[in-house]
Amino acid sequence: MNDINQHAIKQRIFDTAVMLFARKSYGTVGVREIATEAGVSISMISYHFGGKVGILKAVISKYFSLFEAMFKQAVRDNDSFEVNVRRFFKGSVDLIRREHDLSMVWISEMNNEIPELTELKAHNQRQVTNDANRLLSQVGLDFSRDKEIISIIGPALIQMIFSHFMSGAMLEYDGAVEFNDAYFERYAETLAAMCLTGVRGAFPTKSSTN
Amino acid sequence: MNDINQHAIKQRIFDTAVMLFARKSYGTVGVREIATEAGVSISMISYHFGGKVGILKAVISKYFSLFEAMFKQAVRDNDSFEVNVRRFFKGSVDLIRREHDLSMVWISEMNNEIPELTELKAHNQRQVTNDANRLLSQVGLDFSRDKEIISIIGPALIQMIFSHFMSGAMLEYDGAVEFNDAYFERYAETLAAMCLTGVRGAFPTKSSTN
DNA sequence: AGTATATTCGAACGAACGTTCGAACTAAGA
DNA sequence: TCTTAGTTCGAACGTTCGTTCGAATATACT
Repeated sequence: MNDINQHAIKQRIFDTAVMLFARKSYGTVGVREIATEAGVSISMISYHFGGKVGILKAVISKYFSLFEAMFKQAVRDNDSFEVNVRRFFKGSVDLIRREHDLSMVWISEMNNEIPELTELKAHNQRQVTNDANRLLSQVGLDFSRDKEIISIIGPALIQMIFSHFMSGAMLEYDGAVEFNDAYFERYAETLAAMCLTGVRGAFPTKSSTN
Repeated sequence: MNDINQHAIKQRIFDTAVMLFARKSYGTVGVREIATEAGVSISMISYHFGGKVGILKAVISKYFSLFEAMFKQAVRDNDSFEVNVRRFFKGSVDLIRREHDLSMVWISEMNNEIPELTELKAHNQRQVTNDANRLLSQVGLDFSRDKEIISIIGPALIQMIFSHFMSGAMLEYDGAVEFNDAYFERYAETLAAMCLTGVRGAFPTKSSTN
């Protein structure tokens, strides 16, 4: 039972912290709030994570590894660019939905200056750049030659995917649209279409819908 | 001289806070750090802004009014969708460059739960939604009928524009690309093209460049 | 000159911060 | 059974947090 418990405590701290960080940001959440919410003692945070910032390190690392796994699964050299783009958008959206708080913390804290995290983030970012390069090479873009255009398109893709989740508050104030599985199917497809053929390709024209 | 000074102090607090918030996030910056950096007493923050959160309110309000002004100037009913989209991207990029720290704080803190800011943010977000609606109505989208698709495309446009500035750390680790006026010209144009015709339209094909 | 109003500062407030430490407790091995 | 290593807790550490307050200064009006 101790094995279960010791993992349970560390996990409970992690989960609670991720939830609070996502909602209120890393800087405005204190260790007492995390510990109380998780139902453990404050000292457990330093014990299991070496300190508050250790939780954030774990968050960044975990999201990054999940993203890498998703990307490897979604983008395959044998498939066409169109297929890969659609699968990448779909896989990314699924990942964000599945690990919503984790994803939010990652995207939110990625650009904050926290000394203890700079090396970790630099490594992750280089890897993501390589991923983007692999995908974009399918449309004839080469990283060494077209570094500029890739450095524009790559981040744009990432931010597009996160757009719904970054603007959550804006979209939820009226309940006219329900955010269910079907919505996110369309969400991923719409963004992929917008990426592939532009905004006009992202929705059926009025006359062709009948 | 008192008029100049009293405005100077309030302005200096504002500018310094915006810089620090942009770099390290609102939650991790303390009033003492702001006051010291601005060369004024800590009590001046409560005096001029009613408290630390008052600075953030001022930031949100100011960025919002600048965005509104830019949008009204960029998107004109008499011009085509293509022209408006290009001018919107260009205007947005210019605004972010001109008020970089302000923009970063806005986009970063927009989704954090800070009770004192909820009303203000809700109001701003509704307005931005209306703006997006005005632009997208030019391609036959109607807010009341196509609420779902607009709620997808609108935020996606915003996030695309911010993408470079949100991924700053990722892009700056090698100095191969210089971020000067010419770069941001291409940046705005590339994103606009990607929005209008898809990622393939965002760069000249290899054969047609000669 | 004298009074009122508005700024600014430094000191101090109580509260909250992240971390550390000793004691209590558990489980496993000698 | 005794020892050892690993967990957990609550108390306390010293620091920093955002705010308040009285005194000092400057400005404007009488």
